[in-house]
Amino acid sequence: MSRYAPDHKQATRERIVAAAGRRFKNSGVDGSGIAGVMADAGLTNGAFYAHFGSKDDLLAAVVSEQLAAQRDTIASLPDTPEALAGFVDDYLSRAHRDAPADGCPSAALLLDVSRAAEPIRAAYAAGLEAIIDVVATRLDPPDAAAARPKAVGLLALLVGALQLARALRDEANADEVLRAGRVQAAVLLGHPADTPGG
Amino acid sequence: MSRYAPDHKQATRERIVAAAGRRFKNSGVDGSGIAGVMADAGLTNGAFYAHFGSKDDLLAAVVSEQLAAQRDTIASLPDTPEALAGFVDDYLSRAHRDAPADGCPSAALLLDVSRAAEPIRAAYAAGLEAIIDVVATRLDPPDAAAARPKAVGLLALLVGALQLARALRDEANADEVLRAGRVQAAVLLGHPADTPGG
DNA sequence: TGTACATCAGTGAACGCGCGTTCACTGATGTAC
DNA sequence: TGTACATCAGTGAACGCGCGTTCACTGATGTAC
Repeated sequence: MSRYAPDHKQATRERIVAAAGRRFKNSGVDGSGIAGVMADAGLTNGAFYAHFGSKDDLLAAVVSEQLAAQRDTIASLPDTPEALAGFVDDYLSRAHRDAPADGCPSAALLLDVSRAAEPIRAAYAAGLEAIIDVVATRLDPPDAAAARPKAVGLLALLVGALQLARALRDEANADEVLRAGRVQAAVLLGHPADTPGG
Repeated sequence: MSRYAPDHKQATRERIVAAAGRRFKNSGVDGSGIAGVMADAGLTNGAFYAHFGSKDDLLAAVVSEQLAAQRDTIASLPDTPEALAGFVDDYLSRAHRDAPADGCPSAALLLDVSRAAEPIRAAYAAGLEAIIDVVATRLDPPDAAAARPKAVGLLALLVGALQLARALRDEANADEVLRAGRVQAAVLLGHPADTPGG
């Protein structure tokens, strides 16, 4: 027996992964140092290697965990077309645009993942596959045959539009991109475009 | 008079920008060193600061130049719906997926730009605006009113699909993403989806 | 015509800095006997 | 009950390395007079 609660180490690891997720999505993987992540988790840099073998290991954990959480979020939506449309509106909202640290891991980490080592890419591929599945099953039943390509197309549109909106510093331009993305997504989902202002 | 041709320095600068564009798109801005870029341009690291004030200045030049070149490429297409569809097929091709160094700057640099200093973001915003314009004017005339949002939605879809395809190491998955992107783009352009294999 | 100097693109070593990683140590708690 | 030892999460200084940037210098060419 140790002086620590049985789940103490696991809980610390979770704090590190959560802190890293925020930093990586905000500043990029190369722009985030181990020491900063550990400070956010309330620890010092040296403790890192009691939890992870390397920064790459941490990135793999971040990718797996964040994509799984996103999958669970989508899976917990009511199984209606309206719920999926609501998800799209939240995704392409100003709030999401302005808070990458708390947002979609694909939108914030996709290029870092592309350039990363194989285990990280494998973790991403597995996580994305699960998200494609859960989105595809939520599309209109009549579209069952085309559900998968539709889900992939929708995700590509969402990720691209959010990244473009984030790259444009001018609020009017960024809003235009979010709005255009919502309109196209609505077309893709087979709904008449109803486009709220923000 | 100097011993150099009048355009010598300008030509050297262009070589540096071209080399940086390839490195930045391949390895990311943080993953590319000045010394490597200069070596690609046939020079040593010290000469860099005779051409640019900082790495950020170089990035701004890369962004401006690459987006302008992309705009010119699109502008030089015949003004027909078929030509735009052909551009989409080239964009979402295996060749483009597998050669980021020679490809779309938005797909490869968007997240670096988002996190970069204001002058770089401004250069990107101006370059993207020009591309949106030239794409919008090439959409079907009947859609004139909705041309701009359509152009923005198309670009978001292209960028997102290409990035996703690049992040998936499995060839079958990556191909699926490219195919889904082409189908959705065809729907967006108002053409029946004709989907070649690759 | 000859000599001293100006120009200027480029060289290559050096700088300080931040990073990922290592490691000897700490301190609180438990176990052996 | 008391003493020596084991465990283990965490500390914080140190390491080597690569980076962006600086700078004294080179060498080929032109100009001054």
